[in-house]
Amino acid sequence: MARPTKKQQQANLPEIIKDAAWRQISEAGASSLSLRGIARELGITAPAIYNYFPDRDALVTALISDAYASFGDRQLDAMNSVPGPGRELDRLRATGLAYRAWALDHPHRYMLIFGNPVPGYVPPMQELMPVMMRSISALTGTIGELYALGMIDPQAIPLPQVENSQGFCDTMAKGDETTLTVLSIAMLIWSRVHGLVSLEITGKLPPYASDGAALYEFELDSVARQFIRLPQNAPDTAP
Amino acid sequence: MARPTKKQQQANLPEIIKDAAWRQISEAGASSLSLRGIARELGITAPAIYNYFPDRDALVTALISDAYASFGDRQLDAMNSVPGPGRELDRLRATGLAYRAWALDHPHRYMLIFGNPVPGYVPPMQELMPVMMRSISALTGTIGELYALGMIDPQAIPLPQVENSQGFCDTMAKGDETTLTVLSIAMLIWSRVHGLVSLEITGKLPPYASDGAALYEFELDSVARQFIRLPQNAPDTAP
DNA sequence: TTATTAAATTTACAGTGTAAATATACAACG
DNA sequence: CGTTGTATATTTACACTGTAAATTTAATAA
Repeated sequence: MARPTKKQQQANLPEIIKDAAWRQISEAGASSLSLRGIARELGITAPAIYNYFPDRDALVTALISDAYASFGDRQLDAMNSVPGPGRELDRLRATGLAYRAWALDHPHRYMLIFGNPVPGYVPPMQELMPVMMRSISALTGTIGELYALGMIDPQAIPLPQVENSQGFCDTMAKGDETTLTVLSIAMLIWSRVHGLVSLEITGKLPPYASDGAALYEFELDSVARQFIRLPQNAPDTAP
Repeated sequence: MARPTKKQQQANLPEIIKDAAWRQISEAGASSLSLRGIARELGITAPAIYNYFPDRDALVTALISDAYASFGDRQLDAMNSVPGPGRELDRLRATGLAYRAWALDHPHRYMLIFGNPVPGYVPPMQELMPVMMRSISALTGTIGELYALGMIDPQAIPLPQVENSQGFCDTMAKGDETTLTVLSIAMLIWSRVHGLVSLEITGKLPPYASDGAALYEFELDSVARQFIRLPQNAPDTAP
């Protein structure tokens, strides 16, 4: 008997498949994701999934895309939770706190995006670029605001070489030095929160096990101290 | 025919197996490491490997242990390359530069240690603890020297809760606040270099592709600026 | 020489992703 | 209504993985 009767033919099967995949990832880790396991859970045979995803990598890419969307939502929510002018610093801190909060809420999604957890899978950057750019737009946007207000400490920040950016910032930073500076600072900040959060999530920061929050907030303060200066209304009057 | 004649019975077969594993990892990535693949390369059947490693995880653990040793060697070499008193800051920077240099030389070993690349494998911390502690001893040692010289900026650094340290610092930091501070700073510094290096190695810092060095040295300077102060010989004379 | 041990073999099993051929339910058209 | 077409599943099959068990042989010790 091929193709059973439409007993309860769930309309949006791709979503159901992804849900099962997430459940499986949450329980057994992202690396032991199995098409057959998903099929088993859904009472379906494995090759049936191939009608919705050409291969396992396509499913993983769809999961990553969704994870980026979820991550980006939280980042933008955090940014929008501190609206209005004059509160740019609080806005930056809110996105910083939201970064760790989302990672702790969804450690497997975090590792799926920013880690290397799926064997032999290389993410198709070109396909993921839009949702990836959106997810960091909260950070780059807020940094951009601070820069426009003259609140970025004018250090000699190394700028990226645009010719090397493999389609990464073709749209957002073509030669514009301001944008490049903003992007550079965002990268430096990102690498710092990523360093701490990824170590915490993978349990490689043992002594702090239950109090990574204190260390993380210390790091956020340190980030602000490094890059931010208070706006100087009359910079020329200084000696 | 079982067990072929001792034609060229390489004495140290475990080492040869590990070499083949490294070669395979370098070519196809750590996630696609295969006992059968190793056996094929060595002209041997797969179960033969079980005489030297009880299972695949044991082989991975051995690889990780060796990687830690190699990493620790480079860290200690860097530390020892700037000997003598009065050069503690240069010593710190040397270990920092050696960190990235080793990671770029052995990206797969780096990801094997500090990443999550092998499906379903969880490292046996207890077994790896000694070689792991040794590998970070260059950093903690130098930080300790700077601390003893009063060159550590006395910030309110969050301390780890020893009761949470799952055997991590049982020997090195039992309640001693000085040691805990040093360990804390080492963790913060580690998370920063790890953040930058892991992003660079996994190609997630696209715009800087060929010039991660500049960004990294900027970060090292920033680290030093945050934690280090020049020694004050007469601190009480200040107003 | 004989017995023992160590190291490799063959065989087998359960699991994986995926390609190919096949069968059926459903929708549209004559 | 009957026929056809297509989407969606199934079954079957293949190559691959790690690993357990039994077996066979080379090297060593008694």
